[in-house]
Amino acid sequence: MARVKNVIRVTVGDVAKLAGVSRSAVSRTFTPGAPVSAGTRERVLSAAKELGYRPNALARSLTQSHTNIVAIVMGEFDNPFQPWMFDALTRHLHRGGKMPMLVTVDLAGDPVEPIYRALDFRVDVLVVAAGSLPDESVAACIESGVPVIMLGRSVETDIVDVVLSDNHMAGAQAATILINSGHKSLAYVGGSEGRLASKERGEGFVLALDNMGVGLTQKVFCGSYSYQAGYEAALSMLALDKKIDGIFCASDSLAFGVMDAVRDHLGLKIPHDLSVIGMDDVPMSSWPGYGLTTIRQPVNKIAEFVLERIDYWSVPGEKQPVLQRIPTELIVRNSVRLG
Amino acid sequence: MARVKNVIRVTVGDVAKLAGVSRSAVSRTFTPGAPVSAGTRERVLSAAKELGYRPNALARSLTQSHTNIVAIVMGEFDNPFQPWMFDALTRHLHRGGKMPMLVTVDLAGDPVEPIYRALDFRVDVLVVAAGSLPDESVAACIESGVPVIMLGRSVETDIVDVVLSDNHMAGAQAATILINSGHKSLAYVGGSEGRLASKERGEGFVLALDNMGVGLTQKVFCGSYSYQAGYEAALSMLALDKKIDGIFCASDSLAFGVMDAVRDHLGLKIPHDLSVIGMDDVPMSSWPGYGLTTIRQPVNKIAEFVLERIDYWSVPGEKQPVLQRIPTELIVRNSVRLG
DNA sequence: TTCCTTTGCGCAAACGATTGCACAGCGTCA
DNA sequence: TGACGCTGTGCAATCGTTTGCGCAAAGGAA
Repeated sequence: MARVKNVIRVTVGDVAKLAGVSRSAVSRTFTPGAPVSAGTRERVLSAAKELGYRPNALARSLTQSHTNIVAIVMGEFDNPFQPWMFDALTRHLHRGGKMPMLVTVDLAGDPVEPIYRALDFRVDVLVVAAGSLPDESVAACIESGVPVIMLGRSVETDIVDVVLSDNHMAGAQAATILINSGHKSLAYVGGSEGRLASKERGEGFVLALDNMGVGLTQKVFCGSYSYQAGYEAALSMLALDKKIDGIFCASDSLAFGVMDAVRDHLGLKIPHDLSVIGMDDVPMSSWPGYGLTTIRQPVNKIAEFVLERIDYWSVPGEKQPVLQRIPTELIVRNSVRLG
Repeated sequence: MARVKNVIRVTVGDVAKLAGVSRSAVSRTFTPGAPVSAGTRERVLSAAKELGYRPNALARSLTQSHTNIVAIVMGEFDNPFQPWMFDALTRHLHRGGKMPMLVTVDLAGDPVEPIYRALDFRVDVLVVAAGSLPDESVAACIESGVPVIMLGRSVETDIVDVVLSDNHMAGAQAATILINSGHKSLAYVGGSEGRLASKERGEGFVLALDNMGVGLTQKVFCGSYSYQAGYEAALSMLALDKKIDGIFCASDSLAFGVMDAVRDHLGLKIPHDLSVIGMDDVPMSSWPGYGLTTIRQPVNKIAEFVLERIDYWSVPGEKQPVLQRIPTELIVRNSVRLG
């Protein structure tokens, strides 16, 4: 059965005619705070309801200085943390009355074109999951002239907001629990050496160990946060040095890789022979198969803060970017031998 | 240092002035197929480049009958398959010149309001991840008057496109490999009984078994596709009947739950004592810790087809919705005992 | 009654594009 | 030379809103 959808779009004009008022009056009833008498407001509202009228957001955006569209710029979903963060973000945006428009940068494709295409829609803000993005894409965002909120990567300029987890704190939390539970020989598995998050987590870890008078036995950066990378890192580290009894990983997926390598390939018991700590607290960490003790990145707090900053940038005036660190939280499960 | 971003928006008018032509000429140079002489085109392009002009997509959408915005309507990310599918979808949309606008329906919040908010932007199409959505949300989409492409759930009306994996085929593929490799007592772990996908996968499985003269030992619907559900289902099934030697699960996450329950809690070996087959082929399936043999839902094929349908609906005329099944593919790993 | 202040409403001009229509220029053909 | 067709171009209307401004009506104060 062929069937054609045929929606006649109802406009301010239609509502105005039915309510017997001017288009301005209609517009004003839908603008909070605008002066309308109770009488007209009521007639307008009932006319609008009868016709099923809703203001055209495109037309509205044309006259106003904002669109309520927020672009989310991301790279590949190569880490389970990303969809997790992403989900929290979109939910908060909705709550704040914003519409998220998604820009996925394809590593194989043009790193800037999709960003320009989003800017064509006059998005209010660019929220940039900077960690997973090529430098060119990040640069394009910064130069766009639109407020930028950067997630998880610090950046050389001082004109954009940066929000990231308190990575030093995270490293310290991992060090503390490992030392307090009597571990002797510790290692760190980072992601990409060039990336701030991996670097800071390692620094925080080492610094805290130092303060407790312990040295770091081994450190490895594997270039990505992937499971595979963790798997391989664990094998090569333990081949080099068998007495390592605690490993802090810069992401949960690295940690999963480490755990599987150590259990399946080397036949060690976790946490009896070796303790593993991850970072992120993705849902999978709580699966009994892993039961990963980890440092949680508080995605909801981060998303909340992003929303605050969006509101901040949305009012005109002299503006001041911030760099905000969100405290992390130790989540204790079963991958660390206690006491 | 306070710093204000101050972007003067450049418009057709500015470009026209600089190039010494009318606004129409500028517009036409940016409209493929419109009549412009080589000379003016060149002058316009160079003026545009000098000013950094790009057409305002909002203004353009106002006059045209389409916006190039595609809404993606989703529920919770409660299944790792969803971000996976979602990622493929957005990439294909970008390739097709569409911008994805994300609508996440919060189970705790209003099931329709976010959808209306997206419609306010006059999105061209609603792509609906129907499986994870409340019925009211789905209904609102269907009644919106905008073309709808429904993913993974069939629906009572015949005015929307439906695209789903060939679930019967998937069930048959699972049955075939299990029987051919000599399994005797088989069980099926479904998600939500009311949901088409779970139902069909089970039917396909049972039907294929029937054809091979084998009966189904047990069947369970756990109400969701989650890891937890799989974990519990496995325990209760095996408590009831210890000789089950093959389980087909309606999703990979169910399968992970089953595997962990069976290995960690019951101490069985996979695939030696019990074979497990999943469905989806999420990236995690290939992790050595699981090595799950599974039925792949071809997300790229699905996304490709969605894009085709979007293009189909975008040209005006008498339209015919379709129901399309995408063939699935058996991915052999190590969770099924062969031969 | 007169004057002044509110309050609410409508007119018309934006916002930044696209596009139907008319027309100028120019070459071609009879 | 005149008629005809083709190309390109510009004018002006249009898309669906918002909003500054002027003004009428109403109400209060003197």
